[in-house]
Amino acid sequence: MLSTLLLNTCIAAFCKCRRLAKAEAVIIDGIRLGVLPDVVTYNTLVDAYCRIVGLDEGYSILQRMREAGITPDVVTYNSLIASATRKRLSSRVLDFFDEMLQAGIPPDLWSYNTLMHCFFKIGKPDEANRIFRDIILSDFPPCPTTFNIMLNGLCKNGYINNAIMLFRNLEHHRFVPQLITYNILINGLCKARRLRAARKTLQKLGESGIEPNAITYTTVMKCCFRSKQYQKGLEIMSLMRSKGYTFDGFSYCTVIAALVKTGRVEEANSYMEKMTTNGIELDLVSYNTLLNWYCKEGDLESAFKLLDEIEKGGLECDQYTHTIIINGLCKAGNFESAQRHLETMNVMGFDSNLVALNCLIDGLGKSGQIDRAIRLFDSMEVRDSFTYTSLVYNLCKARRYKFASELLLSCVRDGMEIPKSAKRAVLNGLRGLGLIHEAKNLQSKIRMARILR
DNA sequence: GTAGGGTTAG
Repeated sequence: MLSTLLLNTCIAAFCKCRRLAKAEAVIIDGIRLGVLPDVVTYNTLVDAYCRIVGLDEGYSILQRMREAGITPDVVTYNSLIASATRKRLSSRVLDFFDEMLQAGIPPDLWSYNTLMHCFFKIGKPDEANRIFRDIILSDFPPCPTTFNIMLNGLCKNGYINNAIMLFRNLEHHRFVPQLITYNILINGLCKARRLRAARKTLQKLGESGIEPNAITYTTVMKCCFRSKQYQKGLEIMSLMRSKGYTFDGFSYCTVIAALVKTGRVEEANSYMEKMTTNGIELDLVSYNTLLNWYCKEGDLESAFKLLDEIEKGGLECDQYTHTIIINGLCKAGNFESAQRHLETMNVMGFDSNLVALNCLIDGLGKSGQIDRAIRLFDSMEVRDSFTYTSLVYNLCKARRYKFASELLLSCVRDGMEIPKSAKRAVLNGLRGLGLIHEAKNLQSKIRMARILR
């Protein structure tokens, strides 16, 4: 006899492997046999539609639910809130929260955890912190996930010292860190270039008796590549392969991107082959990695062919995809197409693209169009250290050291770091022109700016 | 039903 429990198990299984039509068919079969869907059935569907199709489609299940005489519960809304959070749609998150309260459904700890995650994700750590304090002071005892979200949010928003403190406090509160907790902190420390602390945390993980997983290894491997320890990074990849941890595209993309970046395209190619022959389904990030590899090779024809393939396959290109293409066009000296592509991005509703503008600045400078690069620089509302570095280097190349020196100083005064090599290029240039006093002056001004900030 | 790793620029 088919029961609702069995029906729900069956539907959950189909949803998990993204077969929504099958899941719907099971519901219809169930109704025919007299087994009616319940709130769990619909909640499973809401979550699946949100993940696989989209937030609006997930929300439309709510209507179907009501028509079937079933009242949504806190789980229904939590799924919607989580989906809006994943998409960074903060106003939708707040709307769902309101709607839930209006419907008389009290939020639970999961709702607050997700809300906290949402605030971190949209770069509002103070708001997230407020929710965290509310949870601590409320009747809900926080759960490990609450701390994990907090720890991750602190790391991602640049509060690494607070994250370290929270981790220590966890131990004081006898909250045993989970593997996910270690992974969050190790990743945060690696990204903040606190390598010694990362190593210590990794050691602690080993002492705890928990086995590191694929995520731990990918994190550490990426950190090796970032700190130019390529051999060590590749050794970790071999280790991962022998342990069977290369079952998805994450490790491959990390390795391939690192090799492409350093110009080792042949080796990148061999990993690309390994990835495809191992039957790993390519997702957008893998395609982006592949696309970047074509661009680096200067094979724009294949890149555009791949772009077509991605879109025909039903994947939606993202900011990375377009930026990689723009960078490829710049490297090929086709600035008009690059600029057109950037404008198309704006029309498509993407936010202004600082990375792409930086690619344009650098490309223009390198191709000798320094004045055009300066005009673009002047027109930019937001600039970062890449913007300054590119222009400073290219001004040096054009022997305009005085201008380069002014830019270098305003970069440091704005609190941004610039590579030592860029600073050296300016100082050597000034000295080369016999402007010894100016060079000394620049050095002391940079020192002063660093002290004052 | 919430949390962790991969893709772009100097």
